[in-house]
Amino acid sequence: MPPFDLARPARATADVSPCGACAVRPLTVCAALDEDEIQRLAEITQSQRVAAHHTLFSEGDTAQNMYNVTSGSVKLYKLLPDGRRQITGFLFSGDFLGLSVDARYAYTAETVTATTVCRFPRRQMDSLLDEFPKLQRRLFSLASNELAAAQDQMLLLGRKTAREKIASFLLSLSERAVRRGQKSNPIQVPMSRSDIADYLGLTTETVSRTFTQLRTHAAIRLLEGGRVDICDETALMEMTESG
Amino acid sequence: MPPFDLARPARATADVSPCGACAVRPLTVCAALDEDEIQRLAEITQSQRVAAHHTLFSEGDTAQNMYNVTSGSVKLYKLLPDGRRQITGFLFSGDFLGLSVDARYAYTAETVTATTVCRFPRRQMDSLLDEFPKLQRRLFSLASNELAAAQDQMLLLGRKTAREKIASFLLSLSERAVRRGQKSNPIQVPMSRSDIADYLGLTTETVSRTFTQLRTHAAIRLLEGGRVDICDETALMEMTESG
DNA sequence: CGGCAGCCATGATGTATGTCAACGGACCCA
DNA sequence: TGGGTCCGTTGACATACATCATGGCTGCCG
Repeated sequence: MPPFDLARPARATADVSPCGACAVRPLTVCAALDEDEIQRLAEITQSQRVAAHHTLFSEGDTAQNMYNVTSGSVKLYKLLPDGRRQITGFLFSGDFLGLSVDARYAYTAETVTATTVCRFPRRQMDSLLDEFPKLQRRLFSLASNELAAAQDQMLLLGRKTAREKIASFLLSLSERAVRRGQKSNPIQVPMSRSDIADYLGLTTETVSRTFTQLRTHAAIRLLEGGRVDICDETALMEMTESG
Repeated sequence: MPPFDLARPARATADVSPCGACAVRPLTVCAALDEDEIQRLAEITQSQRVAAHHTLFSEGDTAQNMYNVTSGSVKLYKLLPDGRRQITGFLFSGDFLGLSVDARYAYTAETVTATTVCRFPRRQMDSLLDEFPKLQRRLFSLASNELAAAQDQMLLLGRKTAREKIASFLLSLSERAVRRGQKSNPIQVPMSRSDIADYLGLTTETVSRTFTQLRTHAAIRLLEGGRVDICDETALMEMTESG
């Protein structure tokens, strides 16, 4: 897999910092900061464009950067020695990644589609955290939210059936699209069946079969371009909650 | 389930605050603070004794307190409407709980054995966080660690076999005992088969069978008092990593 | 003391999901 | 144009684990 390209500086912004024009700012870690502080953050920020299916960093790498996704999508995963894979999360614009323990990443981050990220060097980020308690607080709050999401995912992985898993997955994609200000109904599902399987603890075949099953029951429609139309949200929600 | 008892104030400590004599301090959130700050924290802290199988708080409750376990053991879990349960973690002395999102607990916390906790009222804790950035930072670091543990658990739930799950579970209990300064070898396993099952995404029967299987293969011995002797740690570690 | 309840273990059987295999379509590129 | 690869789908079959059922053990309590 070839190394990703560094972005050239943004061209057509009238703002002193590219952050001024950032569409996803209210969603991200940056929402915590006022203009002066944003400026300081912008100084250590580098925007970066990454093609689909490229690795941002790997499990075990020394954690030199934190990232904010500004467009596109990213998956995070862990591997077992024999190659079995668990995807621990999908990230979209506005999402933050790069928290680490013992200065090493605990997972691999790989783009699903073409993606742009803001990159924050860890060392400089750390001093900003000392300087701006608001930023520290914001990061803490993001981590708490991620933790809650991880607990939901444990419930899903440990106790839900394949149908419930797929239904939960689709509804969660829909919810997150809304939070990003997109419409909820035909949702973009940019990841492959295999990625979905590794996220939900299933196989591609089971994912595929469950999709057709939902389609047969008229709960969803599979559109072109990897989009999914949720025809019967109520039915999906009922599937989420029990047998 | 009867309400738990409030503890009476600690009796036999010469220190101004009970925290001065706290055996688990270096393990906990308190390790971040110097003596003056500890004193401030001690002022808002209440020690509490809770019998086995009592609920500290329930999923959905407004999050009024944070806790530190000083002895005993606690389980955290989430429920599906039909009663299926996923235990998201076991806590032992030194562990912290009570992070929340939207001011509500995302899980239920219930004692496994008789337990003592330090209780911090959330409101007062929040102002201490503002006052002591070190504390804030410490809490952030704890949350990051928990997040990493949650990701490990997702890998376990989504991709490991029953044997690998049990092996990972036992080794992780052993590691944590060491971190608490206890010996690693005969480990205390205070939770029931049913709790273990709900933690690993299995049934009690499968947990039971897998234990006897490991016993038959001379990897472990089941001792009385809920203790488990790890006879062949290497074998367990190999089971953890692959088939 | 006797009976009840909870926990653990284990056997018999069922099933949701995994595995293996084949096929069609999209895309790429020589 | 043709062959290769990747992806998604579907079918036939296998299996790890769940489900159902039983019995032993312990502790509790009337």
